[in-house]
Amino acid sequence: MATVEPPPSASAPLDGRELRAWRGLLRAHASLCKALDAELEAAHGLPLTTYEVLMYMHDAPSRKMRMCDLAESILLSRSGLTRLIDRLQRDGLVARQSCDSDARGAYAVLTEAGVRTLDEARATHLAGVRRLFLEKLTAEEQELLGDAWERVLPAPGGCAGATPGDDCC
Amino acid sequence: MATVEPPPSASAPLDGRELRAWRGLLRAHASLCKALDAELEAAHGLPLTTYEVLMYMHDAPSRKMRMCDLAESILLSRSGLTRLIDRLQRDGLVARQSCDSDARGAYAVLTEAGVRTLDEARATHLAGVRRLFLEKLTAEEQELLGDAWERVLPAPGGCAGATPGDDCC
DNA sequence: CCGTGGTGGTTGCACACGCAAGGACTTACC
DNA sequence: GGTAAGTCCTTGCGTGTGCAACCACCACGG
Repeated sequence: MATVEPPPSASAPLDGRELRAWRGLLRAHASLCKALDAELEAAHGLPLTTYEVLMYMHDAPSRKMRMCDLAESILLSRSGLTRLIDRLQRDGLVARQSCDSDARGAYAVLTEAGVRTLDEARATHLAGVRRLFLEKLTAEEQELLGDAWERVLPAPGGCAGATPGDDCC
Repeated sequence: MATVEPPPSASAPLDGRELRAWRGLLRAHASLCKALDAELEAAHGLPLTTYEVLMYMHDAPSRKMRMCDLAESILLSRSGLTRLIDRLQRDGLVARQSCDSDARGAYAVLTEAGVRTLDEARATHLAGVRRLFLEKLTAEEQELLGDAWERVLPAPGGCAGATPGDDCC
């Protein structure tokens, strides 16, 4: 006999609906990241994390960002970001720039090569995100997902009680 | 000098709705995994990956699974699983068992200590998943999410029922 | 002026992971 | 039966990451 539905017994405290929502999130995220990372790596030799960094820098004024803000944006530890920027600097995609208003601080600034690399990679990445994720969803579903994430996320920056004035750090 | 502004063409940047859906997924996943992993580690000294392995084994017949199936279930490479099972075996939570029907294969089987540890950890983990994720969503949203994941995921397990034109495997 | 506490970034270390290669075994095909 | 190809698991190596310790610096108070 074919068990069409596993009985929600003691061994499965999460019912089918909850399980599909939760485990699906895990699997979808893993699957998407793996595929997008592979695509980006194959086409431009760029890991996904690197792309994220370059993109945030690109969207920032003067194409530069403070190390701590960058780390927070891409959800990486400070040390992790230090190493990542090390690699990108070695590859000539970013440069370090000291901060005149705070001598402790440092900026990571996108170089011309970094801008060019990002422009190329962006097409690949956006196409991948659309093809593998967004196109599978209706506009309403995307909207609903966005709402859901905002409820799930504690505070999009770690700053507790962040005001609508967004950037609080 | 080239125009630095990329015109919104074929590789148009994601609009607000798409961005919220996509970036929200990344951030929500990271946030949830981080929090749940920390909870589990603090309460039972168990990383999230370990919990997943134990749970899949627990739900399997005879509390044991083939290494390759286990690796596939938790989205880990075979080598990664070998190391993970090494650690779990060292800690006494699982044991290795040779497979009589295929001498190449090996089972990972949950020990009594593993079952007990899992039972304790399960409460923590399920509470965390509900508190941080499921409770933020309505039943309809959970249902919709489950549907969405199934569309996003390429082929959860096998390629049976693939429609013509679908890239099968 | 000099401490004291807090912050920003880097470094030492350990760890988890993937890839590629290897060994043991099975299956398919001559 | 015997060889070739494929599968399953493990091992060597390189890499990316976080934590904790560290130094340099800011801000504030004696």
